Amino acid sequence: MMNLAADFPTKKNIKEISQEEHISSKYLEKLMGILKKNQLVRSVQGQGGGYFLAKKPGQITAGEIVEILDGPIAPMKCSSAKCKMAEHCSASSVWSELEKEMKKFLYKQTLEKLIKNNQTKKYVRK
Amino acid sequence: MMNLAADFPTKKNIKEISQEEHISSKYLEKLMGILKKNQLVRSVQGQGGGYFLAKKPGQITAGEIVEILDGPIAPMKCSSAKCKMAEHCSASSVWSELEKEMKKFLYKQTLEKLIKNNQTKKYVRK
DNA sequence: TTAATTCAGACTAATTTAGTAGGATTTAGA
DNA sequence: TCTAAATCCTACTAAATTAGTCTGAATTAA
Repeated sequence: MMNLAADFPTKKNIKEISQEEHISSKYLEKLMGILKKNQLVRSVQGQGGGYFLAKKPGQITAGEIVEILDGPIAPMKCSSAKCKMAEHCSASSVWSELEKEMKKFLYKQTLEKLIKNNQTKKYVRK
Repeated sequence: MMNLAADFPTKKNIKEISQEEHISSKYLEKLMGILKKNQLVRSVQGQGGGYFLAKKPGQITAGEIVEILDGPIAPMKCSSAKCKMAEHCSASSVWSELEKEMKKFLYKQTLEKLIKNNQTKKYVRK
């Protein structure tokens, strides 16, 4: 029988990630489950198993991750949902404009870029 | 005795504003109290009293109002506060950059601009 | 068969938020 | 001086959200 777990060398298991990221492993399990359901990561079950990215880091953005884990990117609940007050709400245009800005920014931030930034950070500090 | 209430012709009382803005007068009272404490509005007490802006509409920004009524402008709690995780958190730079963008945008939106936009909105619709 | 792992979903506890309640204080005008 | 109309003050409540736990089932390599 083939060894599924050995086929994806970049995979990491919950234990490893939870230690690196200082998150409780139980909570991380939950989050990874959500990411998997939304096809941002894939996984191998069983002994030697773990998780790995489902796409290249350059093709995964902060925007996607946020919307999957936190729900809609929006400064206010009313900014994206069609708010029934919008007609006589003087603020609604501010919120919807701000929402656009936030999305624009977050969908520009790829994991690849983030990794690079973080490497620079470490380099500068040392 | 002079009539304080008559000195500020642009003032409006809670009842009027709450009807225009479709907010309960009790809740609005609370909000106006906060705005007053933070010197965005001033008020005249007693019969015939009400609220009025403490500065010109061009000098009041959405950013100020939001920070006064909602607290710090931030996409995450950790973005402005010095998060102890920041050192090994790969996301922290994303949040702090996004926070900057949000502030930049909101502090550009003056009430004067908002009023103009809203007039245009009405004009276009009719 | 066993140990290491993901998977699933119900549950909990803390915090935040929107909004209310009740009454005290201030002031214009009759 | 009295009354009504207004702001002011502050404690309370209820609902929603969020971060995180608990328990145990299913899967797989060795």
